Parts: sequence; structure tokens; C-alpha cells
Amino acid sequence: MAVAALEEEMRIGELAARTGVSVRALRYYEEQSLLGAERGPGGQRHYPEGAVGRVRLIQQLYAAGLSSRTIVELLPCVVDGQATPALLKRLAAERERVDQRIAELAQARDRLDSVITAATGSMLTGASCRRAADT
Amino acid sequence: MAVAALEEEMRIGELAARTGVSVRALRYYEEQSLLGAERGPGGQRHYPEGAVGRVRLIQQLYAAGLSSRTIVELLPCVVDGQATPALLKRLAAERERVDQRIAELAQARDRLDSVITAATGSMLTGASCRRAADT
DNA sequence: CTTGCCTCTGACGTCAACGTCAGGTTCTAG
DNA sequence: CTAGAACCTGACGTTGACGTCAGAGGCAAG
Repeated sequence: MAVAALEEEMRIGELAARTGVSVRALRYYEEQSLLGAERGPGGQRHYPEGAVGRVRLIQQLYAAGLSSRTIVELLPCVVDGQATPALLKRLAAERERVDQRIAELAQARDRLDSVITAATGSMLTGASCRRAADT
Repeated sequence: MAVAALEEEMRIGELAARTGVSVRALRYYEEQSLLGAERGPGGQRHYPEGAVGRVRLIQQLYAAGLSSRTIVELLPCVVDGQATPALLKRLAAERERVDQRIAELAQARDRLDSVITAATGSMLTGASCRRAADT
């Protein structure tokens, strides 16, 4: 087994282990041009240390609900700071989308809360309470 | 054309129009047992006024990231207030999930913000700024 | 009665982000 | 040198919430 902690490069399995995403996902990222990789003489992928952060970033953007197509458009901007006004608009738009989504979720959560409260109450009283809140 | 505003019932097209979801989606909801419908003599679906709120509720739960299978399990509880302890646990768990998702999104949004800030700065200075923040 | 819109039931298509399997190659420990 | 782990490239499968199309029937207006 090779020493990994001090190495500069790693193969796909280690990157997967260190990021928590599957090997398949990493290859998919490459296919989508989200993540580059150098190839050894045997055709195997080699990643630098920085790939770990890159993958985490990708994951975060996915978590933000961005599609891979969107991410691939915005990544150069994010990584290199090379932002055109158009890209900045896009970024701001995505940010807005995320904010709206958060608001949506918060509303849904509140709805769940009221449902839980109502249901808990009905259980305690043994009553069959009808609708509690609308919209 | 029939007067609709004062009618008690409506057909699928009107329900779709009033809720903003597609006719196909409404039929899908019925298929998933999320939304009942009475049938006229010609086999057409007729919905009461309350269906509007019901559909909105379903939409909110979808927006909360719940699957239709989950929703169909929880809907009796939500609508009728008939909650078993098991259902309450399920509701609470879903609420937790939503909260976690919100936190995730907030983090992603902050990340986007920092990216935007950095990119804007680099544009203003004309510099090629490298990575600004990690994780 | 007919025209035209609305509705019906299947049933296949879609899209994203991978999972999974097959068949072959490369690397590494012993 | 050799076994076995890790890796490679296709390529098909999966899942959820619908979209879309085809062919047939229902409903109100003129």
C-alpha cells in the first residue's frame, strides 16, 4: 500500500473515500466536465489534493439544487473568479432561486408543525379534530 | 358555458386552472390515492370546492420534498387529524428532514454569496482572484 | 345534428444523477 | 510471478412526477 497522506496525487477510489461520493459519481462528474483528471500511463485517473475541495463544492452546488449543466456554466467563475457580467447575473439568479426554495421549505415546515401540533392535541384529547389551518 | 363561481362542483380542467397544476398531475394524484374524485354519469371527474385546498396542500408537501408514497401515508393524519403515535413520529421525522434541508440550502446560499462577492470584487479590480473560501 | 372543446383511459417518453453489470486491463503485495 | 484488488470503458437499469400522444367518448352552443 502506498503512503497517501503525503502524496500529491490520488486515484479515484481514494478521492471517493475522502469525499464520500461514489466512484461512479466521480466519473459522471468528469463526463459532465465538472471535474478534470490527469491520466497515468495505464489510463487511470489521478487527482491532485485540490480535487477533494472541488468535489465538495460540486456537492454543495448540487445540494443547492443546481443542475450539472448550470454548475458547469458557473464553475469557471466560481473556481477562477473569472466572472463575466452574464455569469454574475446567472449566479445571482441562482442565489435567488435558493432563497425562494428556502422560503418554500420554511413554509412547508411550518405547515408540518401546525399539523403536528393539531394531531398531537387531538391525540391527547382523544378528539377527532377537523382541519386546523388553510393555505 | 356554465356558471362556475357559484357552483359546488368543478371538472378537472377548472381545478387545474385554479390550482396551477396540470390536468395530468391531477390524474396522477388520483392514481396515487392522494386526491379522490366523484364521477359523473359520463365517467368524468367532479371535484368539490375543497379540492382546491387539498391540491395546494399536496403541492406544499411535494415542495417540502416528501414523496407521494410518504404523502399518502401522512395525508389521512393531516386532513382528518387521525394520528397514531407512529404517524406522529413519521411527521416529526419529515419535519426534521425539512429542517436539515433548509440548513443545507442556507449553507449553499452563503457559499454562493461568497462566490458572488469574490467574483464581483475580482471584476472591479480586474484581478484574477484565486480561491476565496473552503468547505 | 353537428361542431368543437373537454374529458376519458392506456401507454410510452423524459430527465437527472447516478447504480449496476459485463468484460477486460492495471497495479501492488507477497 | 501471480493472485487479487482497484481501475477502465461502455451500456443498460432505476426512480419520481409528470409530459405527450392516440383513439374514443361526453357536453353545451347554435
